Amino acid sequence: MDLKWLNLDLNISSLHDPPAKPGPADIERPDLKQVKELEAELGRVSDENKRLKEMLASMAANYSALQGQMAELTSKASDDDGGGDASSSEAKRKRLAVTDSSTSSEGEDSSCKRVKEDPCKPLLSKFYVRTDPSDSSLVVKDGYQWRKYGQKVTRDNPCPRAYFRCSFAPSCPVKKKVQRSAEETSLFVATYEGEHNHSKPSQPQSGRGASSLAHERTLHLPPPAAAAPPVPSKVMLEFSQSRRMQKSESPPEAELPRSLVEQMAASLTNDPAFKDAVAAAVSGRMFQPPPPM
DNA sequence: CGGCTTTGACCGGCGC
DNA sequence: GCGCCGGTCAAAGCCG
Repeated sequence: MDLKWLNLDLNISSLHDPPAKPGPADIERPDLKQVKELEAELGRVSDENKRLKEMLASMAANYSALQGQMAELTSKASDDDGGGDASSSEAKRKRLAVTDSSTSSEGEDSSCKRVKEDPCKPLLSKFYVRTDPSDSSLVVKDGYQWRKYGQKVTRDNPCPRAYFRCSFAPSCPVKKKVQRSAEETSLFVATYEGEHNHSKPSQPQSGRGASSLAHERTLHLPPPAAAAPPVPSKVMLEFSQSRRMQKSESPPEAELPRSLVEQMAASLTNDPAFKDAVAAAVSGRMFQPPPPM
């Protein structure tokens, strides 16, 4: 898992700040003082690392607990589903939409109407892609060739949703839906359906049919692994990162982004590979010289 | 000229 | 049965 793209500033910014002004004196008698400073730094970073590990562990524990509660609730709901509270159709829709983002992992979702489709339903995965809010195109570059076959304005989002098919291989069953997030206009929500039955085109398309490529610069997403959609955690991280960066500039928008971020964090903690990667990135960062500023 | 995007029409599923 | 809604089709026009 390549996390190079990720600006992993997990509160270890102290690494980047030189502890004292690099005056000429420091340069001339570096050894003992430098060693002590480095040792102190190392201690601080070790503490930080420990704290981060604990955070990850508790996040994972919380997630497991929540998952248990969720399973309990859904099994209860399936019991009384036949009768009363049908809530609103809107709420139902939203509930269905939530299941989209967690694709295959739920087996206990038997109360859901999607169940009927599930057995033959191709894999669904949802990604958040940061882009320029002023960009009106709905192009998400992920290394594959897509052909747009439709666009629609949906009820819950004033921004149009674009429908794409993989045009690299005519028999490729993969479809993609791209829609700007209603809450965060700088975000695209890309939903991939199915899996590519071919490898990723080695060269981005050029020449004819490349008219849409002009828009693809807006994407800030690393290319996905061959024959697979982008790794969700990358995009989701980028999403949460974008939230963090905007915090200082704009008033906090409380409702959905926060829940989204929580949902994303929860799904991340479910991924042991991600935990390893974060741990590796954090510890690796400690022993690297700070990047030039 | 061939492949692309655009966009209105059409279709099927679902809730009331 | 009707209306709403999301997804798809297909004709027309655009572009390299």
